[in-house]
Amino acid sequence: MVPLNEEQLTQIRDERKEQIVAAAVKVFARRGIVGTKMSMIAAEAGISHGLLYHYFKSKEELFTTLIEEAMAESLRETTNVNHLAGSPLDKIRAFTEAILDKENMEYFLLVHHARTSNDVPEKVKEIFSKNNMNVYVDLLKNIIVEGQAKGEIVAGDPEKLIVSYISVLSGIMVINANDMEVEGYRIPEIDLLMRIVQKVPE
Amino acid sequence: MVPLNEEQLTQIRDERKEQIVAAAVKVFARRGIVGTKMSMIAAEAGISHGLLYHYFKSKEELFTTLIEEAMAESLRETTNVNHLAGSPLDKIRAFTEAILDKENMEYFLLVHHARTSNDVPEKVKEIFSKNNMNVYVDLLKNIIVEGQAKGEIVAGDPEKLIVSYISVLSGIMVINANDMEVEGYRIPEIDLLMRIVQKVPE
Amino acid sequence: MVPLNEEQLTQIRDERKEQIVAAAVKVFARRGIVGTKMSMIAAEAGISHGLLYHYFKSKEELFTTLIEEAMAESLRETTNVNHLAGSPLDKIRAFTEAILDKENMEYFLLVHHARTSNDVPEKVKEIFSKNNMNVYVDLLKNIIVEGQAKGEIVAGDPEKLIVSYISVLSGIMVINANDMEVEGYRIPEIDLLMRIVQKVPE
Amino acid sequence: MVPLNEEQLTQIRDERKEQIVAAAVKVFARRGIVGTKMSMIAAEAGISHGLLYHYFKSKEELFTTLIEEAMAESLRETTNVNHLAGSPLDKIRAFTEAILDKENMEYFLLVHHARTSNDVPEKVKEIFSKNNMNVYVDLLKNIIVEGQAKGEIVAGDPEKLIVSYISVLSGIMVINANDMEVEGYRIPEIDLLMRIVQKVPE
DNA sequence: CATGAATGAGCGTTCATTCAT
DNA sequence: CATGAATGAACGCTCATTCAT
Repeated sequence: MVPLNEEQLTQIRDERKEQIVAAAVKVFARRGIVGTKMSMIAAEAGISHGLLYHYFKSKEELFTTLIEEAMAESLRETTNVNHLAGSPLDKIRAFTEAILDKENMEYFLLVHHARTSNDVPEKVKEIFSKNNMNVYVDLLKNIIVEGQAKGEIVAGDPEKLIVSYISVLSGIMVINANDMEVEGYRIPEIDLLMRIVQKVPE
Repeated sequence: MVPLNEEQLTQIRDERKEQIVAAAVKVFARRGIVGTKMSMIAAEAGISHGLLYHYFKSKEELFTTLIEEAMAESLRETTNVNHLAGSPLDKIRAFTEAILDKENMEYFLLVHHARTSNDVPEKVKEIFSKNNMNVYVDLLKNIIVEGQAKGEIVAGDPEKLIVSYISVLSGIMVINANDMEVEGYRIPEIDLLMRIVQKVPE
Repeated sequence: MVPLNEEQLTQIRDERKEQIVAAAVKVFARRGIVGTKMSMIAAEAGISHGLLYHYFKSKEELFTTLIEEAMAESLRETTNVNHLAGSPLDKIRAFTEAILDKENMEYFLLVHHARTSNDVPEKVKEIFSKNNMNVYVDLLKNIIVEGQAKGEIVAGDPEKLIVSYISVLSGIMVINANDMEVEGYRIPEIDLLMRIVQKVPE
Repeated sequence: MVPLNEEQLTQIRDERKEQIVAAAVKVFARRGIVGTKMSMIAAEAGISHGLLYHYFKSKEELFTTLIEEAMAESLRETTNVNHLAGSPLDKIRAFTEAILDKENMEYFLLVHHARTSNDVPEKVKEIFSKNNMNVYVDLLKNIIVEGQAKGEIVAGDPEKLIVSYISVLSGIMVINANDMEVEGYRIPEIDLLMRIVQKVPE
């Protein structure tokens, strides 16, 4: 006979919001911004479409939230690489493994759609124009330079090398990110990719 | 006002159709299936949207036509590689160069959308389920095997190697295929990519 | 935490109900039936929107209640005029003053919306079809007739005169009942309006 | 076998647009901005709702167009009064007659809704903030002043008098503007209203 | 062959109403 | 009695498709 207390409400809200976000990531990743209908997200989350609007005031806001979270998470992960133990090459390998984790696919597709689509919310465009690849380059440059000094990593402009490598990894993720049973592309083995940066001892 | 004869009409039809196809490729590549409006294609082709329906029965049919043409063209190009002169490594390099040609980006995006989207026409799904990567693998396997025999190309399962390499190249193309104004990914230099397959002389 | 007794509960109910009615009048008057959202009333009353439904079964019922109260009140006021002291013209003046009171604006707007809107509850339509202007006419006719006999009020069909005068006053109220910040209409001075009914001594 | 020529198209477009505007005025006047559904306008105009959007890009734009036309028309009519022949009092009477014309009711309701509703398009708010009553006052002031000089019109601040009179007339129109068969308000006879401004010879 | 007016299915979003707590 | 999470009908608007000219 008494309304739910603040704590319970907060818990319900957090759960629902998480539930929606998870559903939205899944659907947006697979179908893109335009291809995703709010009803699909609602269905995926197992709620009514009306309820979506209690938690996110629009499709735009929902997508923007997702991107913000994704960007933050990716930054966090990249930052982690620097704190790993081991040689520069070990770090690159760890970074590669972390990126190529299948768990990350939805994230990559999300960002790919956000970068690619013309129907992206204005706010997301801003995020990308401010928060470009440079952040990652800066985070990883030291590793490359150090690796080059040690003779573990091929010579050449470190920034070019990083961007190229990230491009390869991102491409791999995006290209493989669908569960089509159809025989298609494949995620290359890490050793194979590492050859791009790894210096071969003469 | 003499009525056009059969031949002239056919010519007009063919020209128009080509015009529409070119416009459609451009728009579909950039905006995906759902993101592309028939009116955009009409505008890009410089014709009325009504006219589109004289040449293509529906958006689905138009997209399907595009994919069929693209698949055929890609097969044609891949076949060409085998007829090139030079060492296996030279052929791989030529193949790489041919693929990374910016001219091909629209094609890669098109195929990416076709593979990725859930809103793809049934017929396109069939095309992909029949016409999978194996064709390319078969076309390029000989080159790899020969290269391995010559010690130019790294050891290992040739098919895995091919699929991985094509995945890398395709990923690169898809990931780079948008507005280059924004600082972002980059197409790696060919030498850098070739390291994936190239055997380093000991 | 002793449970409230019957009497206290009734009191709470009555207070709440009054609180809601006051809020509803305010919002409905300013925004009309369709323009008023239940959430606005709840916010204005400082309660949750869920609670509204403990006191009023629906938006329709709430609005209907408001109209019923307003009609009763207006009848009460009009009746009062007859009991005033003074000449017929004094009574008309008092009536005019009472009506043009700014306090009454919400009432007039409410009735205006109820009369005007097509989305009005069926029950309200009934109220208007039964309880029409005749009641007021009957209440005021004597005053007019008496005034005409005394030469204070212009000659002519008393009923026509009353309805016309009430129309003018009502129109004035409705037209002036919004944001006065904007330079716009104005409530005329009473003397000016009285000229409509007042006979000028020759 | 040939597309319609420019002239025919223009004619169709003009007819349709007129048809829509007429329907929209009717519905908006009767039901207000929020109460009017685009489907109602479409039904009233006898077209599909989709077609509305070929001619007006939104409900807002449609409403704004209506208001702009109404304001222009009202200004035109008011201006006309000054060019009439006759005494100042004749002019006022002509003005009164013109306003009280039943044809104008929809216009008055439209403006009333535009002035009253909180959901009015921003552009309409601007129109009202710029184009306030002063225009009309200025147009009619001379008539009043002249009439006062001639002893035809009561003494007093001419502007107050005009605004009051316009308020009365507008109120009358708004209050009477529904075809409810229910006995209700009535449009007063003109002589009765004219007494507000008319000076009685002593 | 070519045009654009016209239609209607479908999507994003709002809001009255219900109900578990 | 009181709260706010949850639902779904309904509305504004878009766009693929049709068809008269």
